[in-house]
Amino acid sequence: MRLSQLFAKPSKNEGLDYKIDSHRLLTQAGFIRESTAGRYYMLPLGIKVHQNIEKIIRDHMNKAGAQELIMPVLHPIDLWEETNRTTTTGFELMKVEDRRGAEFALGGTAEEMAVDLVRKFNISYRDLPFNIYQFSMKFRDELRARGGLLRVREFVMKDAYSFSTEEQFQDIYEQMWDAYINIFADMDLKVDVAAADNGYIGGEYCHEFIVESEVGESRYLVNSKTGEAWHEDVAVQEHGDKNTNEKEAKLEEVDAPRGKTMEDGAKHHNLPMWQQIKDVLYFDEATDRYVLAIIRGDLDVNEAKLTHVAKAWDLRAASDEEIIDDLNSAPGFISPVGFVKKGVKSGKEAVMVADKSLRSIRNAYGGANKKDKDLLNINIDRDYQPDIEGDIAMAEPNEAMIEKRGIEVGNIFQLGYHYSNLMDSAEYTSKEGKREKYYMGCYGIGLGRTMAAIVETHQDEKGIIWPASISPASLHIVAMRGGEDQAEKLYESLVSSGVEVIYDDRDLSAGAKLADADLIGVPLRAICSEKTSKKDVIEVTSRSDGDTQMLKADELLNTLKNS
RNA sequence: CGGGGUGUGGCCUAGCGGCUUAAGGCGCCUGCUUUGGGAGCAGGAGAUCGUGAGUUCGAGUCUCACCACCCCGACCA
Repeated sequence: MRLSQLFAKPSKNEGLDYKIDSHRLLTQAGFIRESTAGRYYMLPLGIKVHQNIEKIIRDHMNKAGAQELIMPVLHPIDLWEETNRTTTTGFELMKVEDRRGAEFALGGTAEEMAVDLVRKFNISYRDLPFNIYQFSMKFRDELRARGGLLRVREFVMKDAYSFSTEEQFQDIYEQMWDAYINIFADMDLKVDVAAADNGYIGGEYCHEFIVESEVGESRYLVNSKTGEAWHEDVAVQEHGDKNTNEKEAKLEEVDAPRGKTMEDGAKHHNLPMWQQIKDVLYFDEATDRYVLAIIRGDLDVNEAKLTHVAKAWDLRAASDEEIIDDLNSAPGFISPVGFVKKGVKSGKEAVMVADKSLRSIRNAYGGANKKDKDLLNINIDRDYQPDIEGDIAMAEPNEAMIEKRGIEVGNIFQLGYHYSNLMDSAEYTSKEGKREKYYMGCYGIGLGRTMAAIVETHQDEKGIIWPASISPASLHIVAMRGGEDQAEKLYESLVSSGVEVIYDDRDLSAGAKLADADLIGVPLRAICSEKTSKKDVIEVTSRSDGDTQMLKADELLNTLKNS
């Protein structure tokens, strides 16, 4: 590829105000260009990288016995209605209509399509297990696109769906786990594998493959000894006993002219934060009821955990009006003691969910459902009885657990019978001739996000440093004054040998060409100058460590072919 | 969806009611010159100032609405 002819050349003054390195570097170097928020053009240099990522994934998927196919991008809306996902998806489903008025969802993930395809065939136990996958554009009407390729509204995903018996499933899950480890290793990405929450996808367990990065959106905890990791939404922790040896004292209401925060409460009573009860009030739009979450004052509520424990779907914070008018309470002074069972105006149900940490304290204090009134010596069971008790606490780092942030580049889900239960005829014929539901899993990798994660972890102040396996080229040739003929010859011979080469044949200053080479980030750079031309050698420099050696043309070819 | 911010040639910025022809830098084009870290000189093309209303004798500049984008929160590959 001659840079003089390349469409979408590097330009250092594009994207200067982008906050995320990968967003800025990929834009400056001419790999991507934004269309509108969250939608990107993948430019000629970018698509090379994208294709290399795709190839690595495909190789490992095929090696693991998965079979590639491609599904329609428009999904008949009835399929999504069959599984109730028109309303419960975490991402906003995008819909389109054809001229006959038939409704389609723009595919954001394809579990229903995979099941619908499989049930069109007459499957028996002899066909199981199998795993089908595709690379295709996914559409998600994200509330907020962010950070270049990190969070977009359209992206290519490798999505795989496995069909098996329950007994066969564990092997497939492990096989995909291993394949993912190899895929990311081939891209020189270090990943943590964290147990995570299945969310709207369904099923009972899943694992996220996360590249540690400050700009990532996943918060997770890693056991420093075993390396085992948990996404914050599923991390379970013991929060220790505080004062359960104390005797239960008499419940007492006191005047408490204070602010509305937890800090105000602790300061006013001069008592430790952990002895306070934290009350967070939600409303679940899906089940149309209030959910009062209560927890020990030094801990925070994790909404994903609360969603599970309360069997809710769509939690939002309750408004001050709802707290005052419907629940007879006061913002900042909500209390489980005497908390209403239903809204006094709306009649809507109100459930109380208590974190297990409340069992670790005695004689707690907190609001009294009245402005500027607090209760002292609140005790669970005696003074309030939660409807549900469980783990709804946000995990915190401690001696054993390190907190990390990262970019979720892939995940593997156990789906179990979730879809085969919801969808008709999601069955195979067993050895005994009976119709049985199949057991499923699904496995996704976002290619653009992976590309961004690589740039986040492979760069310096001058630009990108691509791992050789996914670099847009093996070599970047820079022709200096007096080296043009040598560069031409080298370029032609490498191209005819099938080597991917970027050749900077532009009429620019040496500095400009070198700076662009650093920005683009090809792992090896060759310089042809008057000096090298005379000696009939080529100056080859490593982008990562700057090591330089003088090589004959055929030595260089060998180096490239062996790398 | 809530909060904050920004919209002026491809990019960055100036202009903030009347200096009239919207200015400058980067980039782009032409010519000369130059080639080991983003060169120089000369010339040139390119904007009805996000959109639409309104105020005014007069709007890039003031008001309102809308739109787009960026940043912060709740979701995910």
